[in-house]
Amino acid sequence: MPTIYDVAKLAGVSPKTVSRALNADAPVSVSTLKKVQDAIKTLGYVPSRAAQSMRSNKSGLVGLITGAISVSTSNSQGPAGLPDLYIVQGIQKAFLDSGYTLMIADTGNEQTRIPGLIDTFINHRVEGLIIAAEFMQRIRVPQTAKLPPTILVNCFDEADTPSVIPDDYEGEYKLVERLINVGHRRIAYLTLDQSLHATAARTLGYCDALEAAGIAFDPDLLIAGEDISVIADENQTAKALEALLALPDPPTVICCGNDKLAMRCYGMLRVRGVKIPGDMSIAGYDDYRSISTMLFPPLTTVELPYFRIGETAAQTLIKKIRHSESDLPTLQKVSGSTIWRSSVNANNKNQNGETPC
Amino acid sequence: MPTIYDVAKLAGVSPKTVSRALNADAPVSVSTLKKVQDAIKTLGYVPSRAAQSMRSNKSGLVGLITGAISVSTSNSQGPAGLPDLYIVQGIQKAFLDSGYTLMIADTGNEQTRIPGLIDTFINHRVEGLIIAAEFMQRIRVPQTAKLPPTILVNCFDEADTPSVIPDDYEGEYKLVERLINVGHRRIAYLTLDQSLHATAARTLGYCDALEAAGIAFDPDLLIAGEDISVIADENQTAKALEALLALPDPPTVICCGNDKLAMRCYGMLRVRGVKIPGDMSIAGYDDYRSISTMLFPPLTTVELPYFRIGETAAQTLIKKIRHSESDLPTLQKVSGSTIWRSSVNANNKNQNGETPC
DNA sequence: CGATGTCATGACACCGGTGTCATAAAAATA
DNA sequence: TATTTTTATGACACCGGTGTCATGACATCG
Repeated sequence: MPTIYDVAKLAGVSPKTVSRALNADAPVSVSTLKKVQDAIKTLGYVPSRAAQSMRSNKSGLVGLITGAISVSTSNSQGPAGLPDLYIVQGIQKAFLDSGYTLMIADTGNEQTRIPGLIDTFINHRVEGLIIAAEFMQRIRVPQTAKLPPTILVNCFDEADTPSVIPDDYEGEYKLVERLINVGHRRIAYLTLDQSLHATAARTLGYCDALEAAGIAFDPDLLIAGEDISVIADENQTAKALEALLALPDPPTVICCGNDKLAMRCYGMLRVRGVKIPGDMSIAGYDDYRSISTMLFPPLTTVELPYFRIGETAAQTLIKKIRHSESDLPTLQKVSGSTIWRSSVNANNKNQNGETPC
Repeated sequence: MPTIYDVAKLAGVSPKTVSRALNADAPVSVSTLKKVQDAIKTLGYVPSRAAQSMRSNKSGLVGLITGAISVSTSNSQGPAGLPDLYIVQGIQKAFLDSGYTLMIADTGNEQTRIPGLIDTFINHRVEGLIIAAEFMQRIRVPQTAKLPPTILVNCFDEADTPSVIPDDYEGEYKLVERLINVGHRRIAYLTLDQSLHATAARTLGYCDALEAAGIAFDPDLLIAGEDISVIADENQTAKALEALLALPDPPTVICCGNDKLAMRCYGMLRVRGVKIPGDMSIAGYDDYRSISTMLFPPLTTVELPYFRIGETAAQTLIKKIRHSESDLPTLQKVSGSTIWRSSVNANNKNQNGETPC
């Protein structure tokens, strides 16, 4: 591999002049410039990042730790779709013309590997670090060595490391607001597991949207999921649906904790002869497209803006690296749009203002 | 960031001794070793890869160029599943404990970005390069500068760059062989587009398997796809099916160019009242799980062994880097298993040896 | 015309490790 | 005990860039 000395010798100038010609950080005469450029072309010279990195103490690297690439292996039972990958895509997009090179390290779904991966990154002197989780959760960033500027994606920690997460509160709020706008008054909510952070935020959004519209909260319509795996307990879902349908004043729409749960409701309602959206409207959460667009009727849901979350995180990190002001926002929330499809009946509008019963 | 000199000073030894303690490439007394280890721990010292890289001329990096991460964006119409990602997973697995760090660069589905990405990799002095394509195709590796050892995955070029591809011939051969074993004699093949490299190989496998079993090739049973996008031309598929069903001696099984095509056949046959596998057996190719396992009945198909392809390529490349013998196999074919599910009727067996008609 | 300033370039040290060689101390051998 | 061998360690240069400073050739100005 040719070095800057080889180029200098061939061009008949000093190495430093070649450096100047490359970086344009000092005037170089046109004739010299040409000689240098020719020599570079002839030799196929590419500067060594390692050498630059040593002198400047800047590696030009940013590290990303994720499980998105390997997640599908462990997950191959459920419908594929890998929305986590959108985070990686968003991050990549933000880094495309940033001048930084993104190093992706996959955890292979083993959290224990994270410290080792961080060490490798520090070894390579990454200038920034992104840690992306598969789902909204609290994590613990190892405090081993001094970390470079770090940002968490789709997760957060106790140490107030800057992080970017979806705005679950606003997502559910806007969805319910819109359901109300098209005439729904009896709005049920079938939540995910209570231990999930997203559940609390979304439930609050649901309640606040009701309150803002002056609709009294009815505890019968809020059914809290108990098991962390939505798949695990079909009976729970069945029981919840039975309870809702048996109410003297049943809901006109059921909001589900996520699209998977909505998909199950489709099946269970169909078995019971309940038509969607004729007899019952359904809404989901996540816009997990291989579900939401494939179901019939297509599912009204709330987008989980993973791409923009990744993009936002990366942009924030780049800003932080460039101007190392330490005043990064601790928590950035990115809100996803309501994706309106035909699983929600909008014909309740004529009764506007009055509860159907 | 502390350096080896800081460690040396704190431990009261020379930098070189610290180096020896770290690399264990020369004897170090126990007492010194302990002092050094303590100092390293105190300072949180991590050696700089850049410096090591400069001295040794080894970066410890391997570059991967792929479109698998961004492919889902462009592809979000069809059912997700992203089998290309399995290639990346296989590669990652092979590199896990190799001592090399994998740098992943995504093309964002723009082939024009490849030369730039390669430059970045050379800039970082990657010791090896993997180029993975989204589907089996011929590509052209840019011959700009001198490339490090390179291996192509799921593609090949004219310059005989070593490559690893799926064994399409064997895959289809084994499938047809097994169909014959369970009693099928009238075996139709609905191919993908003729311009796809895989099509030719699979068609040959189909023909050879028939011949090996002494079954005469019937041109009426081989229907060649014409359009590169299987999705694009539904009419073509419909016409093909009609033609097959109208034959005086119709097939007992239809092999489809891939699982997507098989999925469409399911729908079209259902509309026509043809039961699978009762009236007609169906086989696919790819084992695109979000189709093959979700269809009813689940689809018999041929696995596209992307994971093992990635793994094989990575292992081959590592071997090549370690012992730089230049005698790498130009073309390695990895064969995928037949995945036997219930879309194929196996009850024709009793007529064994005799064509049903 | 001499003094000052600008421009283009080169010499040299330095970034942080490690290979090479030298050397003092300890151990093994004669 | 003298000599050789082994062991543990340090001095120093080098990898390939670039920041700093110096220098020579011109151009500008009073």
